[in-house]
Amino acid sequence: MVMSTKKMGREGAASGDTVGDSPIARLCVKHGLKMTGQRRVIARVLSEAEDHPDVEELYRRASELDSRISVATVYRTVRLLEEKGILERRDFGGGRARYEASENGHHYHLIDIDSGNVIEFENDELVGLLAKIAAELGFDLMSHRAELFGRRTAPEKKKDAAPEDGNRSSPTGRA
Amino acid sequence: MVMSTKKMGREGAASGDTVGDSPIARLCVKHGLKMTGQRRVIARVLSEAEDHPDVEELYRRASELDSRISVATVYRTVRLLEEKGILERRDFGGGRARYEASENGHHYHLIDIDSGNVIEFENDELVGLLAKIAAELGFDLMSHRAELFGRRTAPEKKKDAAPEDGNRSSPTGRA
DNA sequence: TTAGGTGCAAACCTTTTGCTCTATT
DNA sequence: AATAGAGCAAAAGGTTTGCACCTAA
Repeated sequence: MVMSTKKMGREGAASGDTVGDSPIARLCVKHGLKMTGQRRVIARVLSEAEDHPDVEELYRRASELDSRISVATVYRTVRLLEEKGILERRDFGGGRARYEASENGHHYHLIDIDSGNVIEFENDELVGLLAKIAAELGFDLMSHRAELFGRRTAPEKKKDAAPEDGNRSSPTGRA
Repeated sequence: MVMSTKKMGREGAASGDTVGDSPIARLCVKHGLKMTGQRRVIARVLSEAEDHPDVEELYRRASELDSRISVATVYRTVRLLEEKGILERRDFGGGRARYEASENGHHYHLIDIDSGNVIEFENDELVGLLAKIAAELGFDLMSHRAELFGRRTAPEKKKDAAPEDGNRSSPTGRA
């Protein structure tokens, strides 16, 4: 099985015309969205994200690039992009929705239910099995999704690894 | 009086003894939980549920059986049972968590992308593989979900299962 | 008896929204 | 100029919790 960290989104300039736009910003343009400065920044943050940031985290990252952005805008933008199919919303538990660019390629998620960490992986055997199952049911598999929720196996006593995300688990300790 | 893992719809006495308890109530006992009247009722509602009720709905159903139950208790109970692994929380979007007995057997969804029909299926091989994958990553698999999106293979015309729920599942729900 | 459960209502969190002002097209 | 977007803050749900009172074991 291949574990991946996730694709990089290299970036260009932050403002101005379309040439320097991030991949996601370009998608926005393609979808006919009005490109405000805020949207460009948020799009850039999303393009550069290698994890599954929640809104709060997106807001923090966006604010570093442009402090004139409000959370409400992040919420609105993220919602808009999801409707356009540019973003995908995920819920790994913890109460907040997390976002990921649709263009990030196919992979699966294993969520550590204690820490909230998300591990991405690919697995050909899984793909094969799912395709086989679909075939047995009379279907051609077009796409699929699988999410595993697990807890670290006992013996190993690794110290808390750095979260792959900026997201900590739920405020109430709930996974 | 040993019951199978399938659900049973009837209930006996509401007081102390275990004989009339619902399958889930018995699981609670097995887990060493103190069995209050409220918990018995909620357990029964859960055992009888064939859908994925949210807390509000559970509360409504439980209230019909015993009006002395509060929403807070439903929330607390449902959370407790989830931690015990007796219940599984699902999120089909829409903002509220929905619950389902773990004993209902893990099923997966295959969505016909042309018709929107949802076919449920079980597959032990898949469970095994997912558990194996989790193990390889150093985790014990606690729960998981998998959704397949497919298109009917040319000639075959299989009868498809009824949608399992009135709940529309969101593309990015969680398990 | 006593640790733990329950009700009620207030508190909490995340997400949405009304309104006014601003910026993109 | 017209229209969609942004900010701010208040509102809106869903879920949790403090506290005093009960209850199963």
